[in-house]
Amino acid sequence: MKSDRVLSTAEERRAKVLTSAVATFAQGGFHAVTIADVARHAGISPAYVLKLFTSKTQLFIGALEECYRRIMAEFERAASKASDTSPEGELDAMGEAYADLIGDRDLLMLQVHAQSAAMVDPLIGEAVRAGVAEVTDYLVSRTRAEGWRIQQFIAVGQLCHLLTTIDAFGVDAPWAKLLTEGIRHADARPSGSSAD
Amino acid sequence: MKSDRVLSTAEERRAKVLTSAVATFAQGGFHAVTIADVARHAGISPAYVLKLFTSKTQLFIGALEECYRRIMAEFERAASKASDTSPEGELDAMGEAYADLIGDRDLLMLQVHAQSAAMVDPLIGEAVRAGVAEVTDYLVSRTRAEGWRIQQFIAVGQLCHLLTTIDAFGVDAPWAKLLTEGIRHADARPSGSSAD
DNA sequence: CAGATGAGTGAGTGAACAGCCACTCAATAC
DNA sequence: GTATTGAGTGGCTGTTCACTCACTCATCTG
Repeated sequence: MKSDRVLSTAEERRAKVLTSAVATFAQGGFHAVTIADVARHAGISPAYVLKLFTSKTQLFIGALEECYRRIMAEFERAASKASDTSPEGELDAMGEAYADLIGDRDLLMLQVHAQSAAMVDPLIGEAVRAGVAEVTDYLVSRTRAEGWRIQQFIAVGQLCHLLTTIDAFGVDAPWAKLLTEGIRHADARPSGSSAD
Repeated sequence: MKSDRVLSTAEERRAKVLTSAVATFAQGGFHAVTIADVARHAGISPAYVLKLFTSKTQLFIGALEECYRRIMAEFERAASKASDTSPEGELDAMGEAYADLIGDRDLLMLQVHAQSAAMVDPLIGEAVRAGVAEVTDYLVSRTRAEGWRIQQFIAVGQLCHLLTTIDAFGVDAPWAKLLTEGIRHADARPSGSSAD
């Protein structure tokens, strides 16, 4: 249908590579993943990935921005669908949405890796800061919840990252029960992630 | 004074290398730091570092364990010095102690890097899980605080990690003010860290 | 069709790194 | 003094990776 072209436009390729970069960097983080890994996932040559994104760092930052874009979109969707439109109600809806969103773990893992990389590369640090700022500003303006409530929302999100990282939800021990108590999370979906 | 030996014992060397590993891995994380970096910091050859710790992963795990050891020691010290011996009082004291402890950032940064590496290497994952379990169990048995209170304590700690990572304490913007509100932190000390 | 533009690549380069091994020499034991 | 143990290293190896460049071929324009 779409067309019988054999070559994609550069914009289509960029989008596809970004999707691949999110999935691939999520698995291994900035340093452990090679440009060749991302290229393989996207089905093109490493050389062309580098032509589209000038450097590995820029590629990673692109993936990170895509990650925040998806989170914001999901928040927006959840908030506009929330039955209870009080600040509490909308925050709850967003919490649920986030729990679902990170079910496939890619967005969560990418954020954790990014936090680590942010301390090594200032450009990545800047990108993480911008993402956190954007999300926080959005939560404030959309929910009108009090500051401490939003702070707590983010803090619980970070706790959720840690607990998922160490697979605490799957551990049957007092410490794990205590830390996961009341923290919603979606089980990792089988695996076959996003479009291919 | 100590001795006019020219060679150290292996145990002394292990301890010294561990200290170097904490400081060095904290700066760059698992993948960006080389065995040669740690060896240089410790003043010995890379080959000998590897003889003491069989692999880079084991060295990193050793550093991580040292990190949790220091945190626990500081918690213990703070709790036993707390004037208010209620659960709240002891938790507060430990919060203060933690804020001081991560003033030089090494322990915080190492934990963030470890969280990232934990998702790539199962052995490191196991070490992080053990550390979190140990700290949580200690907090429970020492403070006798309620579960949700300890959960919150850890969550705020994780938030603190994020905020330090992106240097939110040094940003003058509404989102940064909101997220850092009430979060104690010590400014990074000049630099000259631990014993040398 | 001719020429121009832009998608996409193969083959390479130079640097870096983990792990290994044969070796040296200090410290101790006898 | 001689033998043994154990601290500590230099140098190598095979591999991997980010990035470059000259090139091919598809697509579009006129």
